[in-house]
Amino acid sequence: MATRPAPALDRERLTTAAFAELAEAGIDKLSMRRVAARLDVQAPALYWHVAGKDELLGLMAAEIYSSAEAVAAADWQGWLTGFGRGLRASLAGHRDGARLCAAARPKAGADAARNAERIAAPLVALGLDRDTALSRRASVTSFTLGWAIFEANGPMHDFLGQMLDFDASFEAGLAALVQGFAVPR
Amino acid sequence: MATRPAPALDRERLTTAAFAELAEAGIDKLSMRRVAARLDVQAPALYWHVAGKDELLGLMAAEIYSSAEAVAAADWQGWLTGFGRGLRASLAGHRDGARLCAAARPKAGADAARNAERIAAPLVALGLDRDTALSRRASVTSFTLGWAIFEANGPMHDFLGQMLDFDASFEAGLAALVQGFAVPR
DNA sequence: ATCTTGATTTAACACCGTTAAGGAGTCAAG
DNA sequence: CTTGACTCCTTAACGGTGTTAAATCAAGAT
Repeated sequence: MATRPAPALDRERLTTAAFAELAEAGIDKLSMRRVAARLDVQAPALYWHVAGKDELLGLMAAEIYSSAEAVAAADWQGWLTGFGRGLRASLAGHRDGARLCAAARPKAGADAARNAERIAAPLVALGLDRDTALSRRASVTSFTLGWAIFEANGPMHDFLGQMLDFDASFEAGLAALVQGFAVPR
Repeated sequence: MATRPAPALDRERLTTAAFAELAEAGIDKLSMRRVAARLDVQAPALYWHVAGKDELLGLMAAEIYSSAEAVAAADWQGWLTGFGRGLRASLAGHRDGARLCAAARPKAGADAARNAERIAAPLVALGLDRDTALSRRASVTSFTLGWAIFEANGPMHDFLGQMLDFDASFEAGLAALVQGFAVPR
């Protein structure tokens, strides 16, 4: 009658524990052993559920990215602006989020074409053709990720922070980028 | 009679060896021990010249950034465009250059204000006020660094590369950003 | 009862960054 | 000539890392 007991671990529990450890200790201290300890398990057990640390970091990065996916907007300019703001918030919402996303390589889904379609979809629905959608979304992603890295850089932040309003400058850059796409060439 | 023998090591030789090792082995394999071995020296010797691995990475990142500093341009739009292109080339010119710059924290000079002045100078000379210069340069730096990370991301590259021209899209994004700054609000 | 499979443990390997202690050489002062 | 200080490097070691191999243990299937 007793069905096979639910395994103690799965991918989701791994990433949850990894995020918890990240929040507490930061990315430099984030190790397989510490994640395992948090789950009351020995480190090699993790390798049953995940190929290696790279894959775990990839899953985490994917979660950060995907939590910025849902944007409500009336035109593609609004969508890109909302997406940029959401992504920045998502990156800032996890300790070392930007550094994590810079280091990680989220695994590409099996079907490249379908993935690209999904990524372009919200902008295509607002009137852009697929290649333009991909290109502009890549630009906003890059700008935002770069900004988050820039902003999270301790020394840089200290020595620019006195004379630069990061929030205002991000908004200015994002607005310039999005509006710049509409400028006739 | 023999004068004090020139020390075998100095900071510059360290970074040179580190860049060589980076080019050969990639950032994941770049270790103090391997850099030391390349210099025919034991690892702890490096710590006489450098506070730790972080500082070494910081020196490397500073070198990458600074090699994009010299830009000739007639107006601030031209300067920002040239700077973006140069920075992208510099990042692409070193294996894992983008990941390195994302992970490293270049040491801020002692005097923050003077540093900011130096960074803003070329744009101030072309007519921007200092705060605007800092803000726009930060935007271009962020966009370019983010793009380089994006582009260097293996899986992402593979699955977007078929339908996205990275060179053209970078140029489009950079142009949009720079032109967007000139759009009246 | 035996076998198979899933999920974990123990033990170990080959590294890593970093520190402590010390030694060899060169210089200046006594 | 000796002494001491200073520079620069070595050897040894500590505590940690990601990862693999092999053994183990529980549960369902035959």
